[in-house]
Amino acid sequence: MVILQDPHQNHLLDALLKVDYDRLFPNLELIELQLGEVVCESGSKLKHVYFPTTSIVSLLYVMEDGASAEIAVVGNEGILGIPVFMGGETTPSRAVVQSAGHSYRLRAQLLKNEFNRAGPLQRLLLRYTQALITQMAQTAVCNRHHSVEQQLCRWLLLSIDRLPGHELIMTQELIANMLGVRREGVTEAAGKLQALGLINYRRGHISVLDRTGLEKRSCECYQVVKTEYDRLLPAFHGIAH
Amino acid sequence: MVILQDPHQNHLLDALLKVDYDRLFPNLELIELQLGEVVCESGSKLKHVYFPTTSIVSLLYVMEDGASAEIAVVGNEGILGIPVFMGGETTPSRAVVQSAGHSYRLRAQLLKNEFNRAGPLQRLLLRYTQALITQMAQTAVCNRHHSVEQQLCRWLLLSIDRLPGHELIMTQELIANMLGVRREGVTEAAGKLQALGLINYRRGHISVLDRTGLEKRSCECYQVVKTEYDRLLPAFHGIAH
DNA sequence: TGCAGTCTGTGCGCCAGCGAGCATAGTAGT
DNA sequence: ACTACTATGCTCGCTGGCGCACAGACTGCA
Repeated sequence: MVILQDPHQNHLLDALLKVDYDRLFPNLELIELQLGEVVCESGSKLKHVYFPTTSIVSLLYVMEDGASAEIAVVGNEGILGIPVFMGGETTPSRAVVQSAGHSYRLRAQLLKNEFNRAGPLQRLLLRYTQALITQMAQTAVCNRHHSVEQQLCRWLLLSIDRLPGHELIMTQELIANMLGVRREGVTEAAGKLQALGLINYRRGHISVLDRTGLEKRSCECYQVVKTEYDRLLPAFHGIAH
Repeated sequence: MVILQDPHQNHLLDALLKVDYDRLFPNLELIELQLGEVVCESGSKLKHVYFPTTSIVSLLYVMEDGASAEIAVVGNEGILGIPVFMGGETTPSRAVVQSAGHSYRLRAQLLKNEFNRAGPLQRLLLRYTQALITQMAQTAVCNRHHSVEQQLCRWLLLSIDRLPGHELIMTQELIANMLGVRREGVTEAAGKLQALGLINYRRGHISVLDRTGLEKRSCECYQVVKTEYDRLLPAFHGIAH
């Protein structure tokens, strides 16, 4: 099956004014991201910023002892490469492809130039950054107070919100790495959700059957993040201002 | 004892170009912040942004059931009111005074105007924001993987880094609220640190005796955050560029 | 000086999640 | 169809942190 790719599948690109979009368009390069690919290593400079369309990229921090924890997730609603325009160039976290798919990319310097026009594009990127901040903050809260099962619900919801379908290609082992918990913990929680008929999974595939049920079973963190993304990044469709 | 107050005690104000500083100066208002004061409620719009000098403000998220968790901490190195210039105006978190003291403040609209000049001040604020993002990310990691004792070390270090002395006016109960753990957990961890001679405390007062010892006993999170603040916000002293 | 209020210390029992080890069941490749 | 591999399921015992309850100690105020 061939899925047509169009930069407008990325919500940020889609929200640009036509004049800004047209200027960027010739420089957008479509690429494919493989599951597990490290798009950006901790502390290293990005040559490009990425606008995912059908892929998801996780920002995670890997500790000295090898343990890891997800900080935030970026999909077709956002951009990977915040430090490029925030001025720091690098971050201590690593960007890993969590779900294979396509993404557009743009030379970092070009984005910097666009950002420095201090126009609608800058305002859009800053609002997106604030939404991302909320996601990180809520991750911190969730890590502190909520059960593995609740966190799994939140994580599944955030993921399918950023994908076209309702299915994830993802092993429990990888999910455990993202959440920073034991694989067995994920197995147990996923088993419970499956028994409840909320999800269905088989070896590396998870499909969400009952979104609403998952939301009910999740902690408030998902809703807080979702509400904030919707508030900060309504569907502009080329009318960013 | 009268401590002279000067906007330059706030590192961001201190880092401004003279011309920018002089324009802001007449609009800076010195205020006192009381321990426990809520500077900004979750979801409400800030009328001012704050540049703490001798106070510390915590950003924390309070859950529906009343439990809370600290997201980040702002002191004389930063500014409270990021959403003002990021464009979202509000956030889901609450800002609470963690350590009483002074702060300058500035009408939100004035800061917005300055930010929109797209000059050195804008770049400075964005770099600060990135540092804050790192702090939040590391809080998430720390919440996931580290013990109460390690987190207490990190928290103490972040706090005294933002204060002139080495003493904190702070009950264990409040610390527990910030960290989102039980008060008894803090009592136990603090007792251990005192036994090791790293800190000394009595009813509402904690003094750090051995900074280096605390750093050794802390998890890597403190160092990651500190390094990132130093990298992104070197001591500019009026030479922001 | 004494009392009220608040902070700190301690001792329970309890449970989620950890670590390690191993058994089974899918899946991909030849 | 067979094999090698990897993903998932299940079982131990262990421990860090939780919730609760209460005792002692300090401080501020009358």
